[in-house]
Amino acid sequence: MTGKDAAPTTSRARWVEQIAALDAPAAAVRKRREPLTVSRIVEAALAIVEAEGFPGVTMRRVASALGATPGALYAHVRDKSELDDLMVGRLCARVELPEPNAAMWQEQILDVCRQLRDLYLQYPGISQAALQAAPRSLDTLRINEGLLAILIDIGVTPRTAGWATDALFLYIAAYSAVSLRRHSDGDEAAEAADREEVLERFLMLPESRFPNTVTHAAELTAGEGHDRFDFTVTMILGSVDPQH
Amino acid sequence: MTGKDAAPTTSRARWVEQIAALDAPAAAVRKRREPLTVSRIVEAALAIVEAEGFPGVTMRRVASALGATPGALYAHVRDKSELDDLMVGRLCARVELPEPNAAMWQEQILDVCRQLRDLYLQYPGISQAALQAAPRSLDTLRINEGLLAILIDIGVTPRTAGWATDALFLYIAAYSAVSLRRHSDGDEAAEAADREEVLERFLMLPESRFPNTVTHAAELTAGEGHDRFDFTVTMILGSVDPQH
DNA sequence: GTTTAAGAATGAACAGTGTTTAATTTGGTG
DNA sequence: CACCAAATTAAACACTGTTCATTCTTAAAC
Repeated sequence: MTGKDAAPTTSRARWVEQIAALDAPAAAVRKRREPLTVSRIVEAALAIVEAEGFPGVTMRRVASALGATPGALYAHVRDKSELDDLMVGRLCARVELPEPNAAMWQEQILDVCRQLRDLYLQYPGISQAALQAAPRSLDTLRINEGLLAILIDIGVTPRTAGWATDALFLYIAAYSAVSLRRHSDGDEAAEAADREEVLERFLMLPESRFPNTVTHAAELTAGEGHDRFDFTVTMILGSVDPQH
Repeated sequence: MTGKDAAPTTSRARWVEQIAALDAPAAAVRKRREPLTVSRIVEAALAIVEAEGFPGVTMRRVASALGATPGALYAHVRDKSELDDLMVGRLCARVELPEPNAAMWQEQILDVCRQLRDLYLQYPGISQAALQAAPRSLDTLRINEGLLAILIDIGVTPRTAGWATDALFLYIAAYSAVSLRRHSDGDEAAEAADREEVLERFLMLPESRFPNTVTHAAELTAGEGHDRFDFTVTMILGSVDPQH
């Protein structure tokens, strides 16, 4: 890191800094000049989450990614927790909401849930922030409104619709939180190996205490990819269907 | 703190220590003499969670509660994360599992879920550790086995049963994670005030963008206590029922 | 009873974290 | 150009988890 030197007081020091900046063409010079804004901070933080996971996003890390100082961030963001909320909000803003179509309401909701899940998994660990974030930011409320529109459109009572969307949000966040350790990225081989590992551990259990876990170990560890996810979401939707 | 003195080397020093210990009857003497064991560490940590919440449980805090040094804990516990896992395990060990009774299987499962939820809420923030904990410790597996027994007993296919228990676990943890900020303890007035606050915020939304959220604000924010919780759990159970 | 060996606890440090504050630099305006 | 207000810095503070050489304790062996 060349930016660690003290600020130049003489023109000679600035000269040295300019020479050192030749190695980092756009990083130091450009970014140093562009003003530090909340939008850039959130983007930098999200980039770190995507690359190194949520625990890797620290104020110092974000600041250095912007060629700035940790303290400078506090002029645009009150807290680390506020930064977390902003990140979750920006992510939720990316979710595309459909125009309610009663004929394919289940597919529509499942699609929205999958979008959110994929975003959470693309930014590993961010779902943890989503759980701790303010109950309802404007961006999460936007998704909630979109889901409500679909459900109310097919005749679900408002209260049931609200509770259902609540359950969906919670499940998606929790699923993404525990699912990030199983297969860090779309590595299918690692996922299979992990499932094998769990299966072996299940079979090692004493059958006296864990009869069902042992005898049904194969079925319990079955389910590739996001089958489990689709199952649960579909299950929730099925029990909300006013047709039945 | 009297227990901060160095250990006595002469009998006279011990004499002085005993006199000083008269003021702190059981705290200094007993705890200093009793060997530091993993069980006592976990208990002390859980006591802190109950009193100050999960973020308050730090290695130094746990050590000082035991009259010991932070480093001493690492002779019995590998990590902070291992301590977290142990805490969750000890909590899960408290859940009482029923003998499967097909006639009242829904009540039985709902009861187990409520036990877990109440434990998570009694120890605020611990559900966060439950989500990050190892996918399946022996104690959580025990609960899983108990739920599986009930479901398989009534004829649910093993795979469906496994996925359902998975969904239940995730939902319970997520529900407890976000529910701790609403009403820190059983304060009913605070809960009502909080719901009022959310309702007002909903009504402030622009109706053009949030039509359903605004028009149904009352129903959406309705639901006292754990009605929402019971609704979701019952919903999951209903869609798993082999009768339908 | 003394000595010794093993284990546990200590104290101090290290590398991090979020956050604050006085001092400095900066950019836009009169 | 001078000035002022806002943004940025550098440096600290109070924490966090974790390690390690040293000290102490305890219990067994001689």
